[in-house]
Amino acid sequence: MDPVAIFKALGQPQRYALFLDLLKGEEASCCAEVSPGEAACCVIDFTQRHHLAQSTISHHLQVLVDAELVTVERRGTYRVYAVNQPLWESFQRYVAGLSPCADAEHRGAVGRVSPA
Amino acid sequence: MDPVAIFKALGQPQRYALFLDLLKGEEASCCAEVSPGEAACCVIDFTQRHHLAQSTISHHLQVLVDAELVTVERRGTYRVYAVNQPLWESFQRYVAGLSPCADAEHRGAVGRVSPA
DNA sequence: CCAAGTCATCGATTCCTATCGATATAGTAC
DNA sequence: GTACTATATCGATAGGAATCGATGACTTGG
Repeated sequence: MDPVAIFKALGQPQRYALFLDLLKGEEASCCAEVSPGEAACCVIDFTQRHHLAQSTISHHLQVLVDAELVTVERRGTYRVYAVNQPLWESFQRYVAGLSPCADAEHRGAVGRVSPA
Repeated sequence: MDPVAIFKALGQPQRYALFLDLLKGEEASCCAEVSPGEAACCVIDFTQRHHLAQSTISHHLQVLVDAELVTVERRGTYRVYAVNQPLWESFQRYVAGLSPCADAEHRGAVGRVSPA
């Protein structure tokens, strides 16, 4: 996991919107290969929901895939994108662990108030 | 809090290194105005620890300040930079809350396995 | 094999950003 | 006020990135 690559991938409004779209999975995909409860989308879904050219969507998705935030899978003529849950959860834990004292979690508190 | 701005600010290796440097606060500042246990730095500290021009350091710090990740404070002729702990913790909670089901935390679990 | 649909890739353009050196600004000390 | 130090700002440059239209690659269905 490369935190900087993940931060960078999410640090672009359109791309972040794509990621949230994928993460929430609230809208159904146009792709019949995607089951209704599945938080997954194909490229066409994004081009319809976001005002971007298909090539731009493709590009942003590639960046998310390169950061390993998102996975791709072929299903017939579609490509189905979905959030890489394990990596995303790792990242969440990583961010949660970024505290002033690296090992704060072992000691249960911050410990960095004034020494007095 | 603007999550995208925060992601973007941290999505640059040098800037992320500055932020971690500041967050960890393991090295002492050259600035006498900064007390030893304080996780704070002045610009000179960064120029000595990272191989970047002073103007570049200044620029990166400004980006971090603009994202509200970092605070500045004048102390004599120095400017003392420190992590904006409240905002950082908000951000940590925000990331932790970014789950497939927006209200997953209310229900204590994911709930998005196969419906079967 | 051909047609249609989905998507990645290419090439071009425009804008953004990281970086530097040089300069300006603002405190402190004398 | 002058000199010094610390830092922001300016101007320039080079590289990166976002976006688009066009094209090519791949899959499925006739």
